[in-house]
Amino acid sequence: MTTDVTQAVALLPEGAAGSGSRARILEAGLELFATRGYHGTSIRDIASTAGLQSASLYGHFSSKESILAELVLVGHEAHHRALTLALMECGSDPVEQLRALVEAHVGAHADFPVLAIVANHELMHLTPEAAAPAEALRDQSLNLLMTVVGRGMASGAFDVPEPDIILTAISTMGSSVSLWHPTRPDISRETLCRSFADLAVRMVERKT
Amino acid sequence: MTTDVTQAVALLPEGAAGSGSRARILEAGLELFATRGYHGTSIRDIASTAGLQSASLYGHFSSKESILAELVLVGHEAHHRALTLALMECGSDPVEQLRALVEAHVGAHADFPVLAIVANHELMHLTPEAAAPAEALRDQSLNLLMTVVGRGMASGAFDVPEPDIILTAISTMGSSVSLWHPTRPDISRETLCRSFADLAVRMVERKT
DNA sequence: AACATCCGACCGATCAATCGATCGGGTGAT
DNA sequence: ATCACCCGATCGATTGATCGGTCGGATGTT
Repeated sequence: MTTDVTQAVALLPEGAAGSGSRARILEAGLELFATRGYHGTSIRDIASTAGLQSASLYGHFSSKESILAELVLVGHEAHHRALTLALMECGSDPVEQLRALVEAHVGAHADFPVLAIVANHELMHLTPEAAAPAEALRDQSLNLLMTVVGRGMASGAFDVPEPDIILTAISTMGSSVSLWHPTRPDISRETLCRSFADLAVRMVERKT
Repeated sequence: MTTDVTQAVALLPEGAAGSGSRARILEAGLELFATRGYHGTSIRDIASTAGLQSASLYGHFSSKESILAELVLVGHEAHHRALTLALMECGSDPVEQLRALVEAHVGAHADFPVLAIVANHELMHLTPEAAAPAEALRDQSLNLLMTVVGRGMASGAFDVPEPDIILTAISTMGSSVSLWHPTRPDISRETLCRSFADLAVRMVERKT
């Protein structure tokens, strides 16, 4: 009888954790913050999950908050990288760009759902200074979507009476994937991304 | 110079809090749970906000968890009541029913945004037994939406390749209103509800 | 090859502070 | 006098964080 050492799904993007104990601390904090919340998780919980004593955490992180801050930042970085990459790989048509953005947005939440949960839900428990870098990335990502919608409106391809409502609708319905998709292994990543992209296009396209 | 005793917006639905100290405890817990989270809020925080000592809370509630449990239940009850009432006041056309459901869904999150935040985000910190009543109501509400979508598909008015994705998309983009709308006082409740209802219809209606 | 030195990683013990909850007693209105 | 309501004091447990000390493996000198 052997124990399965291989990880079912990678919790963190490749190369984001570091090596050894530091990576195990981040992964432990990630799972615990996602399930119990930041204030519901003690540093002893994180330490024991990572196979350490609580005192040893402070050789890798300066505080409990810095663990959360790094996770939140890593999550936002991976998300923003996926969006910009998707925009670069597609053409200049606003409809095509919207599909690319939504598919990347949904894909990021499907690939790293636990990280997305922490990045979205536990960000509020950081001090403003610690949250600032992630919030800046979030604003940039939203700006990408806003620009694409604006270009579609200018070209006449989109019909959007309330642009800000469209932005929140698209971004939040994509974020729901991190909570919902893990419960539905029967729906493939491709179907998921394509379906949400279809919905986004339906919401903005001008009816003929 | 006088202090404004009138409350800008009612935090809780009428008659849901009770009277006197009990109502103030619920309102204090509501605001604190929404901003700091359940585990980030102490009994003493709630007590001082409500103008009491921590020991006095236990004359009205048996535990800290029971305060959250009541808030979560009240929120889900108000939400479910709004949905069923909206369905009763409209006709039998699936499109009309979908509009009614979405407008009621969004309206509930716009009328009591703080309560919605607690009901949606802090539910996970309740024990399964304490969360069960609210979860049952949530399932019933989702069932209403699912039934309407199913009727629209059966009549041919809707074209929905992935019904479960539509359900999560509609419900979660409505829930985002509780976080987003309070920051936009320039958008009226009517515009908000109508805009989201438009989006929902656009997502499901069969293109001609 | 043998020895001394150093250093990063980790641990057990412990700190002051705060946690949720309980108790007996006080207060005021009826 | 009764009764609901509230308070100060306090309980044991747990919190985030710090301390000195231990260990094993590199490094460098001879």
